[in-house]
Amino acid sequence: MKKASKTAAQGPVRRGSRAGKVKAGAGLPHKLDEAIPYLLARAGERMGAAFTREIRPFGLTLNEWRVCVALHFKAHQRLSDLVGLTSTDASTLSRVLDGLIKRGLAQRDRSAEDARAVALSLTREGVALTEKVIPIAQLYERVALSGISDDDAQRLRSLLRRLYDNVGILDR
Amino acid sequence: MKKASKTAAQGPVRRGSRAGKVKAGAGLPHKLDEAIPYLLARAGERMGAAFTREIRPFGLTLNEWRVCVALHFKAHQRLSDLVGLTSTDASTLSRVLDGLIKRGLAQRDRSAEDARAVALSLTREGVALTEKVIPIAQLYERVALSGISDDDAQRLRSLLRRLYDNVGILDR
DNA sequence: GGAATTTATTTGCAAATGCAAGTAAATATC
DNA sequence: GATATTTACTTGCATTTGCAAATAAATTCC
Repeated sequence: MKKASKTAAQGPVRRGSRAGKVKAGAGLPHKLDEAIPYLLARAGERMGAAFTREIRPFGLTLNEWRVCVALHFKAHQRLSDLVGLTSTDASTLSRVLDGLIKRGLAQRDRSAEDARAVALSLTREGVALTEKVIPIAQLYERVALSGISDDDAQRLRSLLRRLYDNVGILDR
Repeated sequence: MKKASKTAAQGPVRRGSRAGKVKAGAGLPHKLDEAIPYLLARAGERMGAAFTREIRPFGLTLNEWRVCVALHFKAHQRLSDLVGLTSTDASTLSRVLDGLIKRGLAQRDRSAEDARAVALSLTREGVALTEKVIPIAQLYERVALSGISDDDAQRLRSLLRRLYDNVGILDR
């Protein structure tokens, strides 16, 4: 159940499979700086790196922060929920939780319904820390979006969701 | 020159600064799944993870691949060029290059103009491997973009560049 | 033109990461 | 209703990563 499906990738690339607006070369053999995965990784990495520096004074790594916001947004989530939310490996998140728990910011309770699962939440201190950082994240996002209209921001959100969903087909 | 400017982050968040269609809370205190950094990281991580699996059979990691395409796109680049291109730490890229060179896929020459710098390029084998993988990357991108019109893809590119530029202000 | 600063890259080191394998509980199968 | 399979998470281990410091060459500034 690990390496799954798509080793047949090399094969002849089905061209023009979808009708209509896909033009000639289907837009693919473009330059490096036209490649969406490249642009996405680059933007994501820069945002991540910059924000990591922002939250460093609070003693949080990026993944720790991601877990904190996720649990602040909704408590009693399972580890697998966080995996789905962040697309980060379960073992990594498990250890991120170890760290947060050791510092008293989060807690791991056994799930009532499913004894295999854990119910993750922030402690009072975790909530406090998270709420201290949230305004920074908001300001940070505002800076990232400066000069982008609300309409475009909305379009961007929906395109990112779409990419996420599309790639999900390959994801495992 | 490291922790830079914006520690004044917490201050009162200017509300409704832009006129018109901005509704109530200036769009910021939104739900987690509305946050661009979150959506971006999630999409990027999933794309990265999925593509990593695609290229694993070729013995390449994601960063190795990124270096390969970048050098295939343009040879004799410096390490700092690649840093700018990928937003990845120089020390990481330096070691990625170590690996590629050890396997005979890339080479490091001293730059003619600047004795501090290196001139990085792919070897013949590096080019061959890269060209073997490119179609997979193209197919992969096509899958990621399925159902997205060419216009929207173009919009997405420009928005991602904009985010990149905006965050660049904070980047160091 | 030599000292001080900046730029380009590499290396030490500790932390973070992912894959694979292990444990344990739930569900499916016969 | 016991066995097999799947699901949820954790741990072992080797690799990757990034920050900080080191090296080395260029540039700036007296």
